Amino acid sequence: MAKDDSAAPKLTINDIARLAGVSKKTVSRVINRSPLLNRETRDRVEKIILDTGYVPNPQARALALGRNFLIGLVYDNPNAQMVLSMQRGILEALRGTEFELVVRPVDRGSGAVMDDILGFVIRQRLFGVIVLPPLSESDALAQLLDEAGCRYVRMGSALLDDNEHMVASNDREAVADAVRHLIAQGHQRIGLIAGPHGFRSAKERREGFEMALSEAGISLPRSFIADGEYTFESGIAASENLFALSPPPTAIFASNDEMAAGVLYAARLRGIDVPEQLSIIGFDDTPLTTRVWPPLTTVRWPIAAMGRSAALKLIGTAVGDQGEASEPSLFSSTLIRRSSVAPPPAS
Amino acid sequence: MAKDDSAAPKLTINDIARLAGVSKKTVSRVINRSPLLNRETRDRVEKIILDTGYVPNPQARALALGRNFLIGLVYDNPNAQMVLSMQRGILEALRGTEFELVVRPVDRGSGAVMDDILGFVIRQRLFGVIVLPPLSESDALAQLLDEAGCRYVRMGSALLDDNEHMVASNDREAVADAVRHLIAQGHQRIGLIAGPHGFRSAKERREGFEMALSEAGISLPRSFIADGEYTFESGIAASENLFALSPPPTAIFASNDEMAAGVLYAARLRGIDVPEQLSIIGFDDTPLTTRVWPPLTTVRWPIAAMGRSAALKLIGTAVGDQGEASEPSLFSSTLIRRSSVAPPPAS
DNA sequence: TTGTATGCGTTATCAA
DNA sequence: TTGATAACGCATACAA
Repeated sequence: MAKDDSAAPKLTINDIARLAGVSKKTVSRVINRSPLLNRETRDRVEKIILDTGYVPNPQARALALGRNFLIGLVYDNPNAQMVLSMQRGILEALRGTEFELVVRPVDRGSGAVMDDILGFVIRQRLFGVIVLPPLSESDALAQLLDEAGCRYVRMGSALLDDNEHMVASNDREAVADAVRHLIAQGHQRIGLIAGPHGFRSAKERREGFEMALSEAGISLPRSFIADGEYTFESGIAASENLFALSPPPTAIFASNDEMAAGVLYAARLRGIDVPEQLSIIGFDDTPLTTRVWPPLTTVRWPIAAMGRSAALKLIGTAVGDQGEASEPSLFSSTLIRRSSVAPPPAS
Repeated sequence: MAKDDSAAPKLTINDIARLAGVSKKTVSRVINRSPLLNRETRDRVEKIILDTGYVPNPQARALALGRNFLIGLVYDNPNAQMVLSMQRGILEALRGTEFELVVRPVDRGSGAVMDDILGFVIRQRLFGVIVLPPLSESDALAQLLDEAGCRYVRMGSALLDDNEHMVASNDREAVADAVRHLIAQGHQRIGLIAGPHGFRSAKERREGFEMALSEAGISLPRSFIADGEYTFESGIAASENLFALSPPPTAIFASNDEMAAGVLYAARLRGIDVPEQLSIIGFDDTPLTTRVWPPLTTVRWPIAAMGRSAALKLIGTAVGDQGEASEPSLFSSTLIRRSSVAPPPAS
């Protein structure tokens, strides 16, 4: 069966040309879908290609074209689940194409990030890169990429680039919805655990929070907003600050699930019942939300679908699908209601 | 500064040759560390290379060598944390080298897995691949890879290949240790939630469990072993079976953390206090273990370190470090004691 | 519509 | 120890 090609598909374009009785160039045209080709010739060559199982050598193509068929995924993100879901979505879009995915985690703090990334895309002659937040928020990086002649698509929490360069979720509106849900349940004293400064997502989510409150005519002191770092531990620490308020909030929106889990943990340490005495909503819909007790209400954003969209935008031009135009840029999130939200205590 | 090379490092080997006043081949020899080279010539060329910031074109090298400088990571694994930690470890080893990592999740159930993987490594002329469990347990795949002339390193729960092709953790011993810990606390009725059939890790862990029991002279009915699928839900289901025993176990070893979290969840539903009435130990030391309440005692295996080792084994031959020989093959795990284990209830 | 000659940047062969 | 020249497999002018 796979005996022949397992050892080595030493078939080259020359072999096909000879077998088909045409020149290399004609075969090359078939491969690259050149429009000016005799229907009959094309069919004949395609049949040979199919029969022999010939696959063009990617390295040779890369050299001749001056460009590789590799998509780079650049990120500096602590959230494993997010990164892997993104990879999954991208790979779904790449499946069946000649493209492969090369991963590149970088160190945001290192100072040489830009040079690192740039060296990477230039050396490898990448077809394009997908950049994950928060790295994607850097306009400087986008400009550098552009100057280097490297296609790119940025993932983010807001539209901060052209349609063809951006895939975004609408965090602000999603959070506003979540907080409205809390308000609808009767909550008035709602705390926020914000994400770290410098993260666009943190800003968007915070604004969504404030938007919902002001809509409802609720005005809260600044102390109801606690700083977090998107980590479990910071969620615990921020909770302590919120619990110390008097009266304390009856509900907390944490800007991501890790911190929401921290709130839950802190509440348990304090003997606060969730959701009876305290409601909690997180963001991301990680698996964690269903593992803890009670299962957390959270906001789900379509990570894999966004990854797929980003990849399609990137390779769309190649496939000739005019993909960039048709691929959606703004994805909306949904509130996933589980068991961590209830009306506030009567008190 | 990086102004020159940011746009395009159009420098080729010819430029360097001209600048150094030598032939292309000589430059090539310098790049490839050929031993037969005049010391003085080499130094001169190396200086030029450094000054100009010249980097050889990977595509051209790949074409000429008939081999790419890409390492493939092949897996079909539900555990995001594991996969990403592995990626991290591998990339650590690859940092600073000319190698890049290409990821390839596959569908174990699809039937065409082997062809998919083989096509992948052959088409891309991969330097080598790292295979994650449970795919790595397939001797057939290893043989196919070998026949295709593709280097490979398998990750696993036991040594099932030569030293140069295998990086393993010692799951059996690790689990035995965990169960001994339970026994030392006074537990006699200990339940096991096993992993799915066909997983070598499941088998190893089960054997470790049985080993510890028999050492202690404990003999339990078959019903104390429940089948699991390495998923949270299967952990819940298996727990129900164990809880239904009379008398039920006072401790449960779950073959991974996801299932251990399931046990915790099921216990809560039943109103069983952990660890007062039931002790739990998991396996993997995922972040989840510290997010739930109480934090889970578990077995930690050095995923990233093993990934690093695997990568070094692979590229060791290239770097001339004779790495395969020096890189360790068997890694040992450690029991991480948290709060889900206590002596059994007095009753 | 198809073929010929040439280039892409590197390594390998073999002679000097 | 070095260098001229031919691969490597494909794509792009430019002809035919």
